[in-house]
Amino acid sequence: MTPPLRDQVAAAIQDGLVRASKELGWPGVDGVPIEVERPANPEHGDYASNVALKLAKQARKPPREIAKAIRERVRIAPPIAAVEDLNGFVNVRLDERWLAAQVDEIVRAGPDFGRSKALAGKRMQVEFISANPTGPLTVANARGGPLGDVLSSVLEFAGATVEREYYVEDTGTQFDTFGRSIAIRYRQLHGEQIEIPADAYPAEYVKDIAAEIQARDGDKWMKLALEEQAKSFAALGVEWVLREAKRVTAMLGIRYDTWFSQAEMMRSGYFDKTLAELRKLGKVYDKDGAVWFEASEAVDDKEGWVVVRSNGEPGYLGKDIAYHVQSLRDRRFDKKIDIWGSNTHYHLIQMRAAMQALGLLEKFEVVLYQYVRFLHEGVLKRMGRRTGQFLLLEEVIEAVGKDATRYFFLQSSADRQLDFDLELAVQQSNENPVYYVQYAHARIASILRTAAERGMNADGAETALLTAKGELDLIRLVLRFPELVDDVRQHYGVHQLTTYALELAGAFHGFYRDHRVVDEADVARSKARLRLVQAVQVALRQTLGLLGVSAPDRM
RNA sequence: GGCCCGGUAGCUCAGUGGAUAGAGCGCUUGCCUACGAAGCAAGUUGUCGCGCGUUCGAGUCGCGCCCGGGUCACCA
Repeated sequence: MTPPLRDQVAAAIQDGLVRASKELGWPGVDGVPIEVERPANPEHGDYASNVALKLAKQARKPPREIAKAIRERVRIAPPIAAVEDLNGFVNVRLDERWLAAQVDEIVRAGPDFGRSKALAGKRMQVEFISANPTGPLTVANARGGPLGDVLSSVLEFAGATVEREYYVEDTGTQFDTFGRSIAIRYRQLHGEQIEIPADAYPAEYVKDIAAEIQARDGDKWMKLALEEQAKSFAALGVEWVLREAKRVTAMLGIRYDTWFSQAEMMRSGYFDKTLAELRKLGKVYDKDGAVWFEASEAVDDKEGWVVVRSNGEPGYLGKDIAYHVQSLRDRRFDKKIDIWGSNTHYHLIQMRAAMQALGLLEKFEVVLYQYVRFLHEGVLKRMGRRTGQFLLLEEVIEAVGKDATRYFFLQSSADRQLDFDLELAVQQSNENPVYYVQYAHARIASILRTAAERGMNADGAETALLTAKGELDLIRLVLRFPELVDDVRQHYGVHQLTTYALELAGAFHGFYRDHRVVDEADVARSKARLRLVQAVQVALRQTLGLLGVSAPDRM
């Protein structure tokens, strides 16, 4: 367990503020949250707080005066060495002996470095990918994979109990169409002249599935009518798709806890139960033989959205509402976080309205990621299984490897659109920043090997020997890791982990150039630096571990 | 047209309202007779799309506009 350093600093400033307000009679400043940040300019210390600037108006005092009053009252004790006030900021400098001593703590914590209890006792479900089970995973569906998997890891690391869920939409029109598409291919394999309708899935894998059925069962299904075949084949097709999805997500290092079936949810009665509840709340009404959700409160130009179609079939929105209610109530999750593509943003508006109506809005969160396009014959294209245009996730993993694939998806914020050029990805895979980070880790392992070969280790290291700026700055950076974890579990910006990994690797490479670690002529210093190197190794491992990227000892 | 996302260095992108805007790639020049050169150092490139506003302070917040992408089914 490692409480973020900045929380300790903030608490010290808070204490100074409380005493200043008491002694000087400032009104109502006790409860104000203390914002603490790492200033870009090292002259401004290790941490800075803008609290005096924020309070100036309500305390009716100039910011500099408030900052000075706080500064005079902050207790100087490790980890804090000095407090200054400048331009209304309260700047804090860390005690360098304390800082150096942290390397022991970090190495001792090892796999627990950065772990917290912030979410202890919380049950959270993260649902991601959940692509329509009507075909193999593409690069477009794939983006949610690393995003959801890493977010899950971070939440677990912050103490939550997390379930990684893949929601299988094995009911509805698309599911039926899929079955029919397979049936048509199956009949073609048996020599029947039959055209592929416009709404069927045109891609090759549908033929593969039909061929697999034929290889196993021969013409056993030919005595059934097309619609009967379609029903059976839809289920067989989903089996095939899920087998593939499990295999390919495993290639990406993703393990789901649950593959939750929509059909099963429907059988559980939750759909009818939820519909009844909405009706009781006056949130649904009947019109044109369909059941509608009352939408006018949420969206101006819309009266309602269909939850049960006029043919009696439950609509997608209705099913999704029921599914969420079941997760949050019956399955007792404190929070359900969905990782969705941006094309569902209208669905998100609908779901928010529904969750609001049911009093579940605070437990419902969504990370929307922007679309992935791919470059095909020099032209950027959207992917769609219904158009038969897509780039398979498996092809990408095979071409550039698990680590580079994950890293690619995790580098930029979910809000940014990605364009994928497979040839460029292969060609540039050696330039992928992931190797830069992994190289730093391998280099550390190599240094530790070299030390061992020369009979040296970090046992009994005197950390007080770590006094150089390059050494202390590196420790400062390592200590940012717990703060980062805390940020990510609150704001879900998992891409920040890659930014940090890159920064830490770069800082280590710089340190390596300037400071010899293994030096038989100075064993004491070597021990201290070996300890520091171990601490960096811990932070790198932790970061890569959360990212699901391997941390190699050699490469 | 309404709503959502993006517009930051030549390219790809970081940048939780803070003090002088960063990284990787690219380009130029150096560095392996000390622990891994898949590395390091120095140099190079910016009207943060445009305008107005809020604020002690705006790349970050609000409004308007421009450009690119998405979305607005009794499909999912």
